[in-house]
Amino acid sequence: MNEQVAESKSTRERILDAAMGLFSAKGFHDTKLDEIVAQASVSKGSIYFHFPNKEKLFIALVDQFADLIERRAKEAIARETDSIRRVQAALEAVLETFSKYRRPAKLLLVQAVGLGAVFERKRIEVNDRFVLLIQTYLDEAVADGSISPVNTHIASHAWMGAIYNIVIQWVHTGEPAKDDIMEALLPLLLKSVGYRE
Amino acid sequence: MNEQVAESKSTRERILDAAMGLFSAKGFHDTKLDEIVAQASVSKGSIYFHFPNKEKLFIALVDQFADLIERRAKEAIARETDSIRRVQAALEAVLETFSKYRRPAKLLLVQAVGLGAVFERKRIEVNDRFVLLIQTYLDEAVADGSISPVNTHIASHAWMGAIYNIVIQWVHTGEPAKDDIMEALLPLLLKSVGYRE
DNA sequence: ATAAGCGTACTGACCAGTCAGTACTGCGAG
DNA sequence: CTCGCAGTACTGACTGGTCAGTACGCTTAT
Repeated sequence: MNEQVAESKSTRERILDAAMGLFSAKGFHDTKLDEIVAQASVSKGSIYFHFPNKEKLFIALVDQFADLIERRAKEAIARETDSIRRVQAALEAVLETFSKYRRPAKLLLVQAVGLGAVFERKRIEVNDRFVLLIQTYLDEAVADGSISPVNTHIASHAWMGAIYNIVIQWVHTGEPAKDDIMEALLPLLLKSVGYRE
Repeated sequence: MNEQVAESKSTRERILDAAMGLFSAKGFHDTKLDEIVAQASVSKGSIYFHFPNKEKLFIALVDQFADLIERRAKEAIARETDSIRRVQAALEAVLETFSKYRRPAKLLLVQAVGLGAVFERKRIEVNDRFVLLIQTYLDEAVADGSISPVNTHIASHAWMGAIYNIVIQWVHTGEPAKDDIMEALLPLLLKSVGYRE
């Protein structure tokens, strides 16, 4: 059994929490390891005990959140059977998760961009995971005739971009409110592939 | 009059060219000033004569390209009178310009993100300029009834995001081809606001 | 002369990563 | 039971390479 019963979080978690807060607010380069040390109340050596280097610590946070979103999307899809409703459910789940976790959203969509080749690959990998998920069910919807035949590859990339940009905007300003996003963005995306409700 | 008649480009331009090549390929932090020095065949002192620091050099490139895109979009709009055709023309112009200038596109859409507060503001400012441009003519189109009444604020942000993500994808992989983008993306965006051609 | 334009050698702050050492826990042998 | 040993988690002072920015000097044109 795992110990530290009434204790606070494990060292590893405290590091991840502090790193999430700082990375998402100030970005990778502007966050110094010593700041994470101070924020997490751990020692520098401790960070290097749990993570091989600063880069991998950052990537661990990205992966953690990307996994969460994908899980939520797949759960939502599993609850539906109709192809177009699956697409809709996946979109809702993704938006829901982004809006529920503002800091991780900023980390993934803003701070993980433009950091050089290694991070680039990771960012593209994550993006492609979501795009492929959407495209699969868009293709299904085209096949069963619920939407018009469109270039689903471009459509799914466009959708993710649309979602990203709205969420980025929201992450920065708090506007538009989550409900407005849902109400306006979902119909917009569905209409873009010729779906009439 | 400016000299160096049959000579190659001015020092300032050589610096900007080299910086564009390196920044767009490797990002801000991974590009060393000494690399720009070597690439441009100028001296470090020369760079600091023309630009106050590395940051401002980068920003100069961003501004230069953002200005170009906005100019092209406004020219395209001026050529049309019908509101929906203006929107369409602006979109085409933006896509056209991105696809014509691949390196600047990567600089603006990838490398200028996640660099901390100063760059963040610049990136948002540029994004908002385009969004506002689109929104103005979307509002016009709604007003004269050529498209259905939608949340044009969210629509224009979504559009820019869609364009960004497709262009980013293209910048990295070269796919999809420019023509495919035009053919698939433009109708998709127009359909999203309820426009029937 | 004098200043704009450019070159070169240098500086020093910064910070990711290291490493020798501490504290504590569990375990098998005598 | 207890002593030696080993493994795990953690500490924090220190280092060394890196690189943006600077000092200063030499040209050439006016």
